Amino acid sequence: MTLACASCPVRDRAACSVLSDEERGDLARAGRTRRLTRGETLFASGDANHACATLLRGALKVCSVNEDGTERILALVHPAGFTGELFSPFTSYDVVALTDCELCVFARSEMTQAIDAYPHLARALLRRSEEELHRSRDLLALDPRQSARARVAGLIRALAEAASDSPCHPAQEFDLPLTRGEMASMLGLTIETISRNLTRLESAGAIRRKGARGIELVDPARLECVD
Amino acid sequence: MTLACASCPVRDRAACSVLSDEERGDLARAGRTRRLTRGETLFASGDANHACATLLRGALKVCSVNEDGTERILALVHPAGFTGELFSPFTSYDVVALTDCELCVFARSEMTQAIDAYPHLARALLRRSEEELHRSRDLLALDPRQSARARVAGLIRALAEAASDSPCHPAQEFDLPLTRGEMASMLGLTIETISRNLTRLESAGAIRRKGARGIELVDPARLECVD
DNA sequence: CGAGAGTTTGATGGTGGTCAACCCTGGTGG
DNA sequence: CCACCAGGGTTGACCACCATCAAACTCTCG
Repeated sequence: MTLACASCPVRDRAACSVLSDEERGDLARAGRTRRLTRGETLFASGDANHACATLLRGALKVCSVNEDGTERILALVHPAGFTGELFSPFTSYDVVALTDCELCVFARSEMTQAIDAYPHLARALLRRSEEELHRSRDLLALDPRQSARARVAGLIRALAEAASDSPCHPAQEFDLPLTRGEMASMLGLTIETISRNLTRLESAGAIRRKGARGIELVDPARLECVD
Repeated sequence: MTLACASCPVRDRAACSVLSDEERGDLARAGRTRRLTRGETLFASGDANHACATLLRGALKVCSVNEDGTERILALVHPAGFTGELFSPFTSYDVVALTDCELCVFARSEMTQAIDAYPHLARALLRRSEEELHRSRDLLALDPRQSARARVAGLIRALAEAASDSPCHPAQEFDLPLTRGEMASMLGLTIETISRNLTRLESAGAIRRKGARGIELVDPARLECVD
């Protein structure tokens, strides 16, 4: 299916928003939309790297699988986010749909050509890459020496911000895009520890749980300064 | 001091190596070399962000300081590496010299202009940024659920590779650029745990210590598969 | 209604943090 | 020349925290 930029939900936030309408049209002819259902794999680690994509709706996880078979989530991709490696010949990570997703997929060669043709696109991607690096480092800064409680609180905050439409204020009530196991995999903890600490945060009055996925921020300040 | 690209030790590995001689000359007129001694700060978190730099000699650490005052090292910069954020108005991290260093410093505005003027420079920086992201994710993948021993071993391997001139083979004997405290801060462990695990790796026959800083890889295979 | 996945809660043990003592090296000054 | 000191490193004893194992509970979907 060809792209319909006119009706694109992220047309003014995605990397391609820096392009003029004609330029965007050229790029659009090279891309295809694709839908994924929860659990489907977009890129598999080790495969030849032909493609990259902008996410329109849904959420993706970027993860690596250790020798011992345990998965570690390295990053999440939210709508308007870009995923894919432009330079390495093989993909390094698995990229999997956390929810049903809709994306714009481009062949890598087309994207690299577009970069050369449109310098502002290169600049936009560089900016995104820098932001991505930033997020990845923030995740690193969620130090294992901190208590598990503090790290779970930090993740809740990050997810609340990602769930919100406005970039600076967190959503006050939202659904976790991740299972307990996936949260555990992001923080390097176990499912049980995640679960216990969510109940502790709830009984401390910081959050309220609505079923397994729903979260309401009751006292965001208490999320900031735990232990 | 103005740049002397002709005698630059990283002239064919740094980001600017993609430029022609004339282009490089233009950029060089905008840059200055700078020397740092061990412990000196290049960028301080929170400062206005005016500059970026390519490292010629030495090693830098990129780190954030938690509320509680503990420092977490997020990345290392080795010769030919690039450091600095091109897009955010304030610097997010501290960048500090681990050893005496020599760098090429550019004003951020000059670098962003150069990016627009030379698309292949943008591309080179994008590539670097992607690699940086990769390294940062590799550090994330050094999962806290892994044993401390495995993580120390992983760090030794990474440092051995960084210490080597050839990109793929690790140096067989090298000096750690980091103190025990700094290693602890990279892995989210304590000084004592680092120390204990180095002695364990030594008595297991994987490495040999030469003074506090020297490391010889005796049996690299044993570094790969610990626990 | 039953099956299965995901989640919560409990009991127990190991790993690594904490605190403390000691060692080693290099530098300074009497 | 030696005494002293400071910073970094090593080693030991103890204990909290989180992983592990296990069991019950709650959904959703067939």
